[in-house]
Amino acid sequence: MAVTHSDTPILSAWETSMIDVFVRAAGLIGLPRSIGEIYGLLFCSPKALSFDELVERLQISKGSVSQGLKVLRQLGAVKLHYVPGSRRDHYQPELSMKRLVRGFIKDQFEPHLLSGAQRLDSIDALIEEECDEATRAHALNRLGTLRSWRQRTRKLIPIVMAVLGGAKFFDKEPTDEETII
Amino acid sequence: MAVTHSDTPILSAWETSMIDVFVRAAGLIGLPRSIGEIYGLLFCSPKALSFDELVERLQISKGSVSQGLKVLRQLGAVKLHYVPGSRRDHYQPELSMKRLVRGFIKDQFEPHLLSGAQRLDSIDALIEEECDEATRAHALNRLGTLRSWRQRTRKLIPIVMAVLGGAKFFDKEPTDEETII
DNA sequence: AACTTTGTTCAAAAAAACTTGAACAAAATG
DNA sequence: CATTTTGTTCAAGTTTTTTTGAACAAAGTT
Repeated sequence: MAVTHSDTPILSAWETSMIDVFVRAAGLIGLPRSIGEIYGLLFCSPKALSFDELVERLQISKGSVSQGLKVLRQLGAVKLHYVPGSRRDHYQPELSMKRLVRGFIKDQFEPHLLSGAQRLDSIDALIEEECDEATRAHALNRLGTLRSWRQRTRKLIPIVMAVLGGAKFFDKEPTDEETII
Repeated sequence: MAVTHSDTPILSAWETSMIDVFVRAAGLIGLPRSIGEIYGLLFCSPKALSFDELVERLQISKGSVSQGLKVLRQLGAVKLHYVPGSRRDHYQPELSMKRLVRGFIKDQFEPHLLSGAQRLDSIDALIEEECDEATRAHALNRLGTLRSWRQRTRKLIPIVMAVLGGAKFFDKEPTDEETII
């Protein structure tokens, strides 16, 4: 086995282009190329793909695929799909934009917003203890701005989620049940 | 001049902590540390700061400050502030969350959404020309999902801006990518 | 004009992030 | 229980990004 696929194109042109879209999108949100590739190939595939198929078709190392899938699972961007008669894990992409966005926000943003609250309180304490009268007024003013930004961000998240889930933002009928959820 | 400030603390504790918040926030949105530091110090300061003051107080190179300010100006995150009697440029931070977010979106997101439209069309063409009947149906379905994601993202942006600003402007039904926010 | 101030540019250095692959672990198979 | 299959871990290697600082340009001063 393991004869090198010297000239068999492992990915077709449309798959390569579509994966490229996900690689760019990954970059935009600060995720490594390999993660974009993995999700992109799963997105292109009509069936769930195994670990080995990802390694083989993307031509990247097992390590990258293992770590990439780990992150994608954590984000809720891929789901394990049981395939009868196979010991291998098979993966399918999460296709709901709402769930993808929620996973990303929960994993990447909310922790910062949370720890942010404590951090701002400790800045508050520092200002109280080390600033003279004049400086303190300004510093507390800026701290207030920061708190309002944090609060507004928190309020924005559920609105974004609601808009992504709202049916009235469809501009056409879904072509099948998995297109938009 | 230029006696080294051996033990004079250049930044107070509350300033350091507040700058740290901005350094983290910068990282979150994919901007380098130095940019977080520059914006952070401007945010802390009660008055506009010059180029030299940024170099001196942050202890980073002129090159970093020059490039950092360039990016911040481009994002609309800092404003030049004229100081009578000084030849130096002085900078103040943009304090409106709405304007900060708009600058970031305009600079980092919209270009991708735009080029994305063409990219998806060319994938469409590739699918038509190289896929057999069975594959084509699936591929076009996924492409449709991608288009719907793009469209929903476009519609989301004005809503986010509206929530941040309180202003009630919404995207008119575009159906093509000429009208970007 | 020569000099100073102010800020930019860019090649090289440093740091950070990503990928690889070999060693390892866990579980199924014979 | 030895072997194979499947996937993870992590140290080392590679690539990318960021920072530095010296050279340069532009414009104000003397």
